[in-house]
Amino acid sequence: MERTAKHFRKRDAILTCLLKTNTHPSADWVYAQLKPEIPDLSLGTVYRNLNLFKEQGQIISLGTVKGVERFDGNTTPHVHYICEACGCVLDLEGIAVPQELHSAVADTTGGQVTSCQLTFTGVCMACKNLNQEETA
Amino acid sequence: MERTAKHFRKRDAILTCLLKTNTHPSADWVYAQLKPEIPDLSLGTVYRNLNLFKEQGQIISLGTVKGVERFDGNTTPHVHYICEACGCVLDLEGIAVPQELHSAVADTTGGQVTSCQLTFTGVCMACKNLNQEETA
DNA sequence: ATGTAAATAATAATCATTCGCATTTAGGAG
DNA sequence: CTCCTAAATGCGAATGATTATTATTTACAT
Repeated sequence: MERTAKHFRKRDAILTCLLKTNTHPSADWVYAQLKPEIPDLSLGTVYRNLNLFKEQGQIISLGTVKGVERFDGNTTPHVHYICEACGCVLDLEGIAVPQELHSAVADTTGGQVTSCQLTFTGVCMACKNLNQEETA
Repeated sequence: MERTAKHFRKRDAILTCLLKTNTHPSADWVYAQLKPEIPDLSLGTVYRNLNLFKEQGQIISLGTVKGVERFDGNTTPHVHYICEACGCVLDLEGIAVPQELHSAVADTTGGQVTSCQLTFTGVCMACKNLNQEETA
């Protein structure tokens, strides 16, 4: 069976949506984005395909922020910054986890290492400013 | 009001449970551990106090593994290894995130940085061996 | 004794995610 | 073109972790 545009219209739309944005969406956000142009899209389909892409390594999961899972279409290793106030996620360019660590970890555990994730949490500039206004 | 042993019997038991173990428990695990010795303990109390301790910085959250939040009574900075097969969490001693990065991140984002977490995922030795047996 | 404020138990409610199943779709074979 | 199969999907129900609610209990101060 050949992969045609039509057969995978929704699946492709979901992946494209992830790849196009530089944000770190939830399933619900992807659904809300696509719903207007694909009115008969189901939220279950979004979940199903996001999990598929995740297994296939086409996207990664950042884990949950405030109870909802967040995805990232950028699979090249990079570091994240999560605001614990508003839940926004920023990419941190120019900061990386040394590749040597991977083999060091593999040695230590005796198992295999498939990925690593470095995440900083804090309060983003926008939320910090908001907070200052309130306190003033 | 003075903090007495009796008034905070359950709260203290929950914190002690976290501090005593070198595992990375879920709320449910803590509840199951304490239930035999404290039969009138409620799961809601475990959740409530774990969140309290988290806010107060007495414990940290590793985020969710397979849909359930995992906690850690060890608040000194250290690196984690999570098996994506069985969900077990190991501490990785001797590997650390350089402290300089914190200020670098603060500079980049303009906000403040309260914590950072480096997590490796993979398949632990036990699961790797299991898998080999099955394939054999 | 009595008032209080915090802590808790019990249970209901919430909400993200997954599951089950009937339907639709695409493409191949006859 | 019609029938067939397998994958993809929509819909809605089910699940399960977490949170909220509310009445009750507790420890302590007055």
